Amino acid sequence: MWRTIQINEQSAEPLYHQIEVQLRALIVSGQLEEGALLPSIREFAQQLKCSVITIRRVYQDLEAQGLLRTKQGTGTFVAKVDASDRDRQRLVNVIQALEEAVAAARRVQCSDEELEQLFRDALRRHGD
Amino acid sequence: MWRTIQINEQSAEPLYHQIEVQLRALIVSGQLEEGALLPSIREFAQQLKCSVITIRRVYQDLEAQGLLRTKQGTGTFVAKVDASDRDRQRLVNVIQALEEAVAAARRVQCSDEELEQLFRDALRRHGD
Amino acid sequence: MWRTIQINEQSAEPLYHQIEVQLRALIVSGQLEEGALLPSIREFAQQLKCSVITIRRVYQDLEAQGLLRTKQGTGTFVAKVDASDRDRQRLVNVIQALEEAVAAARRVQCSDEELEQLFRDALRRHGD
Amino acid sequence: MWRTIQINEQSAEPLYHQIEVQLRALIVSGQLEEGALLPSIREFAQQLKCSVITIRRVYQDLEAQGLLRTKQGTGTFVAKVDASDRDRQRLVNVIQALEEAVAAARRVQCSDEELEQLFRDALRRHGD
DNA sequence: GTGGTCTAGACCACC
DNA sequence: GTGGTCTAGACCACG
Repeated sequence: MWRTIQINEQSAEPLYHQIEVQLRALIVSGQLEEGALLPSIREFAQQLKCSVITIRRVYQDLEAQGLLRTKQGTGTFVAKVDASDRDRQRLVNVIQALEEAVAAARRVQCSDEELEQLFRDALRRHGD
Repeated sequence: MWRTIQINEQSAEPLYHQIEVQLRALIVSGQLEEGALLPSIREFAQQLKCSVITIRRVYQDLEAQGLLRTKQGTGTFVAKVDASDRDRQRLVNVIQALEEAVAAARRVQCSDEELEQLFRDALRRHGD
Repeated sequence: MWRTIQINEQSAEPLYHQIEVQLRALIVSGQLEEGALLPSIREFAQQLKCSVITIRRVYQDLEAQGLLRTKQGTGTFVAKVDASDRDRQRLVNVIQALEEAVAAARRVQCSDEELEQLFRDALRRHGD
Repeated sequence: MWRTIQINEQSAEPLYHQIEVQLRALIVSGQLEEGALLPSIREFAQQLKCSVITIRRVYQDLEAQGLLRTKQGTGTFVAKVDASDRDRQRLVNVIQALEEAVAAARRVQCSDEELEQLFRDALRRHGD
């Protein structure tokens, strides 16, 4: 499942953040189940062609957020996540992006009708 | 018009970027008309309580993007912008944010119906 | 004769410099003869739609270079210029621009043949 | 390759501009290939004996022009440049200088024959 | 190690 | 008065 994670070299978004966002999405959406074993830092870094430091930071951040658990000498696993926590986190990024879109629209005096049209366009482009 | 620009000290977003985004929006949406004189960098800096360097960078960036023109000893003005260019730039940030929202939704297997509901929620929160 | 002088608002070149270059050219090429009366600062500024300060600087600079003479309460005149001085100054700007062109060509490894072609193109564009 | 860049302390031309022009020439003429790693801003500043800020501005400007790409924590690289863009940019400075030369010649009523002679003189001085 | 942001302050050039 | 350049230095973020 985690093999679906991809890096966009062109983006200005930091590597660690790109990976973190995608990995968190896999966990809070249930695509990676509780207890699932994640690849080793070295293996993951090799697959994504990035530094092990970057992956280490991702694991550390997600562990600090209670989404991962690392067992010394064994590996990194998906932690048991409280269901309500999971649901809350699942949509937070979506909502945040929508808020930003509405704010940007307001700034350029884009009408609600125009904004709704752009929303449908975006939906269509990403294949229903 | 430019007096509406505000800084969010709490945000992690760089000062210069916050200002740039808002000023660009005022220009490409036509709220600041071609030829309009902007405040001097010193005055603007004082108003926003930031360094003159920060404002200078904003003006410089927007000039590089063809939205402003500065004349030494005279001041900084809104440049003549090609109408099609302006229209294209007006909605680019909105579209980008919507794309990100849809992408985030797909990552957490959020259905289109659920996403649409979140969109309406965001619209409502920002006052129709 | 001096009515041919024009300002390019778009150029980044300082106003005073644009005017100075053109006025100097008129003098050293003999198009403005020795003793010719130049317009008053105020009149010149009005014609060129620029500040009187700008014109004053032009007159001052050219007077310092010995090309103009100001008589209190009378006006500004083209000074008597040594013939050899005049000839020397006549082509200095041309030579300088050609030097820069060759230097720029060298920097981008432009062959002499290619450069010569560009030279002919430039000549043709400015009407033989 | 970038070691060839030099600063002329005497020139009135801004430091950052001198460096920018030379670095751009190296890129658009292909002497610095796509993907090539440039020196760190600190190293470059030390070499040229100028402030890191000055180098940073150069890199920033060239990135805004699409010629460089910087990745935080990694370094600054020559960007992938569209071939037609590159060709267009390669000669733009040469053409501009030639235009200025012809314009200056016209201003002082310099004949085409005389101008051509000056062109050949300039070529000869810069070593065929 | 790398680049990114922001600061204060000086000095110059232009109008 | 305006903007333009350059400085030194601090602190943060990324790999």
